[in-house]
Amino acid sequence: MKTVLEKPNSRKSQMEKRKLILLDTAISKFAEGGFAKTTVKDIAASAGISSGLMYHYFPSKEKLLEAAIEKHIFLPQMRRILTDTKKPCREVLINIAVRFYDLLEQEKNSIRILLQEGHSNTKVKKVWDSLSSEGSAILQQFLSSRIATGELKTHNTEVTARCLFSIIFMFNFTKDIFKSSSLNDNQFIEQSIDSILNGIQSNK
Amino acid sequence: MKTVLEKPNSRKSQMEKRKLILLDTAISKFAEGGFAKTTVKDIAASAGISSGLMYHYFPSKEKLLEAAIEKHIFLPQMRRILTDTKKPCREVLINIAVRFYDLLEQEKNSIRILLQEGHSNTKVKKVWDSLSSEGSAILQQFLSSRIATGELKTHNTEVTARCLFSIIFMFNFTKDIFKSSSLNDNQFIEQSIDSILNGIQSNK
Amino acid sequence: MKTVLEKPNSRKSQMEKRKLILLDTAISKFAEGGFAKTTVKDIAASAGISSGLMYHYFPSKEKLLEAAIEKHIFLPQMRRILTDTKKPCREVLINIAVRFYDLLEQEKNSIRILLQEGHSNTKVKKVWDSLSSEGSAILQQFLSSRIATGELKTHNTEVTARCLFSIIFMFNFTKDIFKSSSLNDNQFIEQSIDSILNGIQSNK
Amino acid sequence: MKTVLEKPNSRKSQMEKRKLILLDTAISKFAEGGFAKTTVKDIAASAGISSGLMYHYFPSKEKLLEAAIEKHIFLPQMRRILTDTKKPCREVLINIAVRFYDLLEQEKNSIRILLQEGHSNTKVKKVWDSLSSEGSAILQQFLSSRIATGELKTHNTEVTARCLFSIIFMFNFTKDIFKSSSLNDNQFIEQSIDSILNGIQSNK
DNA sequence: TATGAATGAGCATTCATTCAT
DNA sequence: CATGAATGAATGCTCATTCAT
Repeated sequence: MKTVLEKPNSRKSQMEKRKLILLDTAISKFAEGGFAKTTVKDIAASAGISSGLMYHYFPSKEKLLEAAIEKHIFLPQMRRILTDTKKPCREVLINIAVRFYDLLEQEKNSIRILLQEGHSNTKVKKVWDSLSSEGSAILQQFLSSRIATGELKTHNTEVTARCLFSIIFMFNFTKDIFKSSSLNDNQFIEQSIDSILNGIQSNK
Repeated sequence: MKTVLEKPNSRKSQMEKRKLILLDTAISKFAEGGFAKTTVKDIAASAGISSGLMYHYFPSKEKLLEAAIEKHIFLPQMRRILTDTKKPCREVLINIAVRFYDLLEQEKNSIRILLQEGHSNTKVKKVWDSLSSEGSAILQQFLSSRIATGELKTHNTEVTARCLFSIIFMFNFTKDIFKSSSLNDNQFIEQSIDSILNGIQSNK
Repeated sequence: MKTVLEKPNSRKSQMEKRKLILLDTAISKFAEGGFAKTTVKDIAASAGISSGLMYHYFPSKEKLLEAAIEKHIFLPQMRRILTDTKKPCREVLINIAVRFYDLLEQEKNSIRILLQEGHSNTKVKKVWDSLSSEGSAILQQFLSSRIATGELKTHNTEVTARCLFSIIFMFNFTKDIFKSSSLNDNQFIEQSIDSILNGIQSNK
Repeated sequence: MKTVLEKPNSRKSQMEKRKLILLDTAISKFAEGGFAKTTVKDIAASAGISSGLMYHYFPSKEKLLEAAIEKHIFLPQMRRILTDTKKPCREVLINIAVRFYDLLEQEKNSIRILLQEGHSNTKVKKVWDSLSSEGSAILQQFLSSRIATGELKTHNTEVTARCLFSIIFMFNFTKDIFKSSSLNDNQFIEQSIDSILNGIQSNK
């Protein structure tokens, strides 16, 4: 009975499983060597399948890239980042920043592809655009709410949002360049937020 | 006679000229289509020479990329950005930011290559690293000097420097994504600097 | 009960039915795109079955071609063409010609395959050979009988038979090339027969 | 001196030579195994060059086929066939037929390709069409001239021309099928012509 | 120097065939 | 029987690199 009931599933489920593996493998392989230099054979081998099988799941190497990027689009996670709005502004911003940083860290490969292939591939570019816009939008929304509560000065939230997004994004992206820093990651994030919040100019 | 005497010179100068043309062509072609997708033939044709001749100047396509990136390394320009230290801090910072932004704009192609090939090519990565570090270092140096004059609070200049660098860099990099902004480029830069200088938190 | 009893029958009949469908589909698909360019998947899909199932009926794509050609061999029909031997020679010849022409028209796909694959596939070649020979033989036989009756001059019937066969075959094969002709198909056939019967030379 | 003068030629001439070899090799290989089954590698190897070099001369396998067919188009030769119009009709027709037959024999490979690929490739079809039309036209023209002189009866020359063309063409095409014939090639041709000229019907 | 013909390894993709389900 | 997932050899084509001229 069990087998009979499960049989129809097992093939499909293996296909689904393999598709996911393929998507993940593709992300990491493309990130590793770039889209053009990565061969279908290499991806397939790393995914544990034959090269021909890839074409059962995706019509081309390019579509595989697009599917992979779309699977690893982390918009939902990004939207989820902004939740507890009751805490003080600084705390919330740091929390957002840290979680955004972690997300970037986790999706490092996707980020790399976004940056590398965004100019050649329209769909990839769209994903990158939507991530940037959305990231900035989430922050703007939060900043506006805190202007309303009087916690923040009236200011151009778009500017601040993009600044914050840029700082966290670039911090993540360049952190192996600046490894000699005296601060750890969280300290850096906190101090960056404080810069934006308090400024660096003395009250002369 | 004349020709005999001039040949070595004219040859040399032609060689140098061609090398430079090749380097510039390479930068723009690589930026356009990515390193792997760009063919030697295409670069050579755009540079007005035969594909074989490239190999007289550079031992391989990869070395051409490296030479091209090294030629377009804009460290000297970046160093020149920080000159007039007599003006008020805000003015200087804005001036630095605007000039840095212009430099990025001008070297758009190099930037793109830096980002795209930085992970595959060691030399390219080094250039990217040195640019980031130096960019941040220049700013740090300036910030320190203004802490010394009392114009700025005592704070971690490394953090601020990286923040400023990130903001300008990302602003340049993502500006076609956020075209609907109500501010023009210079206004955005100014307000970003002001955020960092004055903060956004209200003095409750 | 019913189903149990009928299954063996219905299966067999379904098998036979499918085999026939497969054969017909194969003929038209192969004729359309050539043997090499036509895929098993395409044939199977057009026949309404899975690609794997083809291999239950035929051991390979090549054998399918051979079987298809053998099924569509129209020798029996060709033999049936020559029946009413009582009518006058001209009438009979025209009748033969028209019916042969119709047969060629009807088996257009087979003809095309015969011509296209006859050189690569031994069995296909054999079919083509047997059709030509038989076609010619049927005509020879008829011509001889009419020489015996005195209706025709004594002459080399092999030559005439092949001429007649060639004329009708090529007429059918090239008829879309010569569409601008002032004659319709039947008129052309009649006049061709008359050429052979009466000649074109004047009785100077 | 000689070498200096010839050097510029030698490269070009080798290219031209190779192009021609390629074209001839292609014709015979495509005729042998059909277009789809013949590999570029095979053609190149038979032509004594590397597979990649083919793409210096022709942009694709398909274009090679077309170029090959166009090179082997024998329209000029066909036109040259009809020259001596002073001799008696029968003599001229036999001469035309024999020479046409020889031409077909010589261009056997082209014919085969014309027949095999005429349905898949537009350019090939055009060549086939033009050959048939022209072949028939040449004959029509001659027949008309001999009707004018009174040597031939007034009749539809289009029909006769196509009949003659068909007979010779098919005779050449099917001659290995009918090898057991009691007649040799020339005898067959002569008797075919006589059938058309004199008819086979007895003057009852 | 300068050219571009020539090479051949390498790649994306296809497809006949097999076989687990 | 029937399916279609899976395989992998084979193919057209590209392109960095070499080298004769």
